[in-house]
Amino acid sequence: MNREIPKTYLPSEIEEKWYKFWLDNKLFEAKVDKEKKPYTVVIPPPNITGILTMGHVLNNSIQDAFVRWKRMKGYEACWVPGTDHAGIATQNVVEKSLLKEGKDRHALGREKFLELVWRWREEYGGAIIKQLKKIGVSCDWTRERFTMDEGLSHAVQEVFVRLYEKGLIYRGKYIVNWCPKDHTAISDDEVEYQERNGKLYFLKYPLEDGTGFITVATTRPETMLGDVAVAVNPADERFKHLVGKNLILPLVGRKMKVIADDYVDREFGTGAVKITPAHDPNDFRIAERHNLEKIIVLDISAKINENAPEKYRGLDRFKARKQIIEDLRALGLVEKITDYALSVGECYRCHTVIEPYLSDQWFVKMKPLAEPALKAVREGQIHFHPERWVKTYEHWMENIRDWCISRQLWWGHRIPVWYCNSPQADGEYVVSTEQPSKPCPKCGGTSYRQDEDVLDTWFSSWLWPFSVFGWPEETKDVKYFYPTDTLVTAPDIIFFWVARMVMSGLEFRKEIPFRDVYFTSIIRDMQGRKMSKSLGNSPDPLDVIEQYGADALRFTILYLAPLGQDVLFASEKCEIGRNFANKIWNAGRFLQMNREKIGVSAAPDNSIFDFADKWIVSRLHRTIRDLNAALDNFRINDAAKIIYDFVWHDYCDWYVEMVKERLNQSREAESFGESVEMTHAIITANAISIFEVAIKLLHPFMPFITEELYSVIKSGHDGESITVAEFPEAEPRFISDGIEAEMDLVQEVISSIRAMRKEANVPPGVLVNIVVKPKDENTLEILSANQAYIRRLAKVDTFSIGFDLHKPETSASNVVRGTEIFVSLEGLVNVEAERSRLEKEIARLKGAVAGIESKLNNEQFIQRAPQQVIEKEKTKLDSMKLTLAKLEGNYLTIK
RNA sequence: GGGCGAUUAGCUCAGUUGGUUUAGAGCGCUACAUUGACAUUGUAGAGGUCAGAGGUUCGAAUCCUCUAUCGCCCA
Repeated sequence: MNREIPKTYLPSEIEEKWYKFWLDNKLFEAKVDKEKKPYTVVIPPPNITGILTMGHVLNNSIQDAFVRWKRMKGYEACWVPGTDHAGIATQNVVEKSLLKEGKDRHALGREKFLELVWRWREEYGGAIIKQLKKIGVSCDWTRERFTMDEGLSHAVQEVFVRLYEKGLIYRGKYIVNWCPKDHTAISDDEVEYQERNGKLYFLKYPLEDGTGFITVATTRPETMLGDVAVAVNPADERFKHLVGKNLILPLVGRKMKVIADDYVDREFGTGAVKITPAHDPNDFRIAERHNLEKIIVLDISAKINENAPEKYRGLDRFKARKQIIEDLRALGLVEKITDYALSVGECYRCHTVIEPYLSDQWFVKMKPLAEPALKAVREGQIHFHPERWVKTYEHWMENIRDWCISRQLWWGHRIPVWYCNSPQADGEYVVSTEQPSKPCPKCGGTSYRQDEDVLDTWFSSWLWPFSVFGWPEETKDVKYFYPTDTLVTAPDIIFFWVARMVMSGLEFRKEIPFRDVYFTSIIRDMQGRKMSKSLGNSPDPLDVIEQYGADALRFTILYLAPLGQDVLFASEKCEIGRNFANKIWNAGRFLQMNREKIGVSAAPDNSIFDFADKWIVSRLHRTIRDLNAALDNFRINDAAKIIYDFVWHDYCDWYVEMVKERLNQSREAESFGESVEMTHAIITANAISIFEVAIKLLHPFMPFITEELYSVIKSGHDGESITVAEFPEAEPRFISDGIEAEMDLVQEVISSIRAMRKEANVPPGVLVNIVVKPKDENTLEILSANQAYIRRLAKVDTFSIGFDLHKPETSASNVVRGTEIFVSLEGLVNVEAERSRLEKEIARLKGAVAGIESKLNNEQFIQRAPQQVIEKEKTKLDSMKLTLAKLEGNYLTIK
């Protein structure tokens, strides 16, 4: 154990070694163990097309902190990793690479194309998994799942059939959000709305009888080719006489009626609305009510189709818009065009403007699923952190709409619906997880073809918390590990994923999928912009790890990310974590160097605890208590701050400095009747034992450096990994307010002397003489007992303390908690500086005294404030007055 | 249009149910220090009328109302 420890922490040498060690020793593998309580987390499966982002780093650092913490606490911690097949995204990626070779998927055929996608997945789909390992996540990699795995596919088929049989899945012609680029329907939630500057076009439709026109207003004039009516509000006096009359649709020549419907808003536009049932959801509903024809005038790429006049066929929707306005203008049918701000729906994947489009799709009835899911959150079976997301969840659940689950893609779970091929069957279909073996119920035919479409990717993700454990089989795993405990996810998928998992868990397992949901921050750049590829403002986590180390990145991001608040990040911020890692490293280095120097080995022994030991133990147990409480309450950045402050400010700044003093003298040895070496060895062993506890506390945040230090520093280390070391529990009997208050006094005295030295420009190397007039017996005792520490840490030569001592002739003075401290400055004092310092302090105190006096003179305050508060104020006033008097006295004697 | 959140030091943020002398931390800034754990450091310091206005209260950064600015979600 006498290897050289480098002066600076070098993460790259250590991280790879320990990750391999953990995996080799199967430390993250979870098994059903009835003796232990399970703690289960399922990873939000990243897309196989994705690469690691700062968002993933945050999300997974949080999960890892929880999982490691619980594992050390003795739970059977099970963290299931995996990836998502990401239908549209993956298909797009593969199609793009095909396009480079001048091919397209249609030429290739479905089967060949899917082979290609699987091959792509084998080759590139695991990239993000490899990257995740770099940050040290403690997932059980033997359980890694993919949403297209056989078992998970089986779960998806099973769920479709069950819901269908329950009457919760139906097929119908409806208006869906159509992406003209991806050639598929997407769900309502996959549409993103953008404010845009558009135009409102006022078009004149002539009446058949030639008596005039009705003017309609629209933002999408090209859809007029599919108009079948004009609607007005039945109560609108302006149009009453026109209802029931015929219009001639310009450019098309179609005869259509003026109808009356309550839906029409009299205030909007002209009060008359053109009705295009196949290309607008509201018009669709009106058409249903009035039995109107639904004419589709766009093809799947949003080009004008054969149902429109020949002139426009094949034109893209935006070109058609231009052409139609031009033609209408020529006919004198454009009344006016005004500027208009509208919100335009875009595809969340490719940002193409969505076209409302009439087509055959499969839907899930959501109302029956939503009700129990709403209840589970409302009644507190599931807790959200931060809680305010409950409102968003409730609002969505209460206004839930049916879920369009079919996608016109090839990559995904094929819809388990089989159509009879016989023409007599009239579209008859069978829903079944396997190719039907029975004859068609309608015509007796036995030849079937499967629905061409696949299911929305989220239709597999919503089963993730139980499908990863083998459901629909009633496996031991699903019984033991489900429900999971904590879900950590970004809030932007609360509807896509979180809400739907709650519904599926309750529907298929009759049990909530998780007890707590932790919604992470969104990582932004220093200007508060979202990280995005196009802005180039997203640091590559792997570069950051290389530069600062994985522990530094993890710690920094956890330290900076408060619950429910966005976090502004730049890679330089990782200096926080890097510097902290270096600090810990050097504390460990200090301990190890001393142990080697002393050369005698000793076990920790609390019988020779001195004041410093008792104090640090009290601080340690307070830290343990607060840290556990913070983690219990999902306040992970508080937890990071708590351990940071303990290690840096209590342990390193004060305790280590006090230990240095003890190792520098032999006083303790005499009083304990031990040899100096043995005493020093025990002091060091005690310091090490505190340090050991501290790095255990730190392990969930910084796994690599803590494992390394544990292996170096632990007394009698037997090769045990810190990942399964027992997590410290606070023992209240060690927490002593009294000891900590005494230490506060010592620290304040030391700081006060340092400040006075600095004020008087005493060079750091020069020792000063100190005279102390203590406030009372107790203070006298504490300061006398600890004068060795005061002398060392404040660079003091002679330290005199007593009630009847006097202020030295030339000196700086200060009052700390009623105790007067004089720094003798013979030949050193800067009179002016000392005078102005005291003046400032006196003025400050006078203000404070006046404030409290006016409070205490206020009759209302005396009458209404609690007695405790009044007493406190009185005590405060007395001690301030005392201090003030002493300062004023000293001020007068400045020379 | 509806909902949610934010606004505290130059910057990034704490401030846990209203009472810790006149609001804290980190970074940055200023001054000093470099042979014994650590300059990725130490010590000391400067810096804020808590977005604005009104209200509740003996007492408000904290609770209520309104206003302004910014961000997110939903229609």
